[in-house]
Amino acid sequence: MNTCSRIFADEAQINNCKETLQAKQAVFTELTQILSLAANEARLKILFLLHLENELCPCDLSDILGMTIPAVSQHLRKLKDGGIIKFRKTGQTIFYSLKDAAVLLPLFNLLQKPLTIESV
Amino acid sequence: MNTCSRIFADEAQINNCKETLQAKQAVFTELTQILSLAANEARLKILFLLHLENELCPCDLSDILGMTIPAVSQHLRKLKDGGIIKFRKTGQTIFYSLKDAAVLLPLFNLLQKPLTIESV
DNA sequence: TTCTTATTTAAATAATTGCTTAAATACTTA
DNA sequence: TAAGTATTTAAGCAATTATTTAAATAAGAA
Repeated sequence: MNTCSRIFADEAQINNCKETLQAKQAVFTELTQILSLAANEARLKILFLLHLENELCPCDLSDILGMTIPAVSQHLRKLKDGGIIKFRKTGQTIFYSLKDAAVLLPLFNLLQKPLTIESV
Repeated sequence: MNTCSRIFADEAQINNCKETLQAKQAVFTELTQILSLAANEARLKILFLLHLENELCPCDLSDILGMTIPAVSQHLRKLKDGGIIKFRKTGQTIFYSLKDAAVLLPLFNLLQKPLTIESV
């Protein structure tokens, strides 16, 4: 695979890096999956709104976000499949809420500061 | 846009949410952009490696990650265009390093714990 | 100058994503 | 039961993404 044969290449450093990645492979996979969910503006807004409001239904979210109900519903499904939101059903209304937001809290903190992100 | 006309809809809550989103629109845009960069396993690994090793060249990264040099190079360009890494040139070798990692630090913290992500 | 090395750039392509519209569920009420 | 409401599901499509291969830069060494 590697075509690089620099004299200066630090074999020990490279092997060390490889081992570190290998040891953390599972975390990388999982973290990437969660970041992929958060790395969409609509979904990031949904997650932040659930954080602020505790629970919301697809209908409200559609209204707030200005997007169609099916579009919202499909984002919610992704978040649900990813295991970071849960729901409760009451009548025909379904209320969604955050399930495991630990990884997201630092992001919410950024969003809750009255500053722009550059100043963090 | 909205087709929902629930009797229970809390107009005040919905308007409040809309205003919050509007006020933070710029932060959402920027945060989504950074998250999109981190939400790729190869790029997340690159960022974490730069965090650990201070600086690395495309050649080393290709070796460590087990992917072709052009593939690495294009990930590096995205990160550079996104403003979160910088580089210095020495001879024909280009060393990349983190530029503004503030937003990423909580993610690195997760990766540096010896635990799995669930236990956080 | 020519050859090699490190890297980037570009074109092509396969895979994934997010939205739209339309249809299907499922619950509620008349 | 029939009609209406909240939501999901599914198919289609345009846009984006990540990779591959090949070619182009750019610097150093022969």
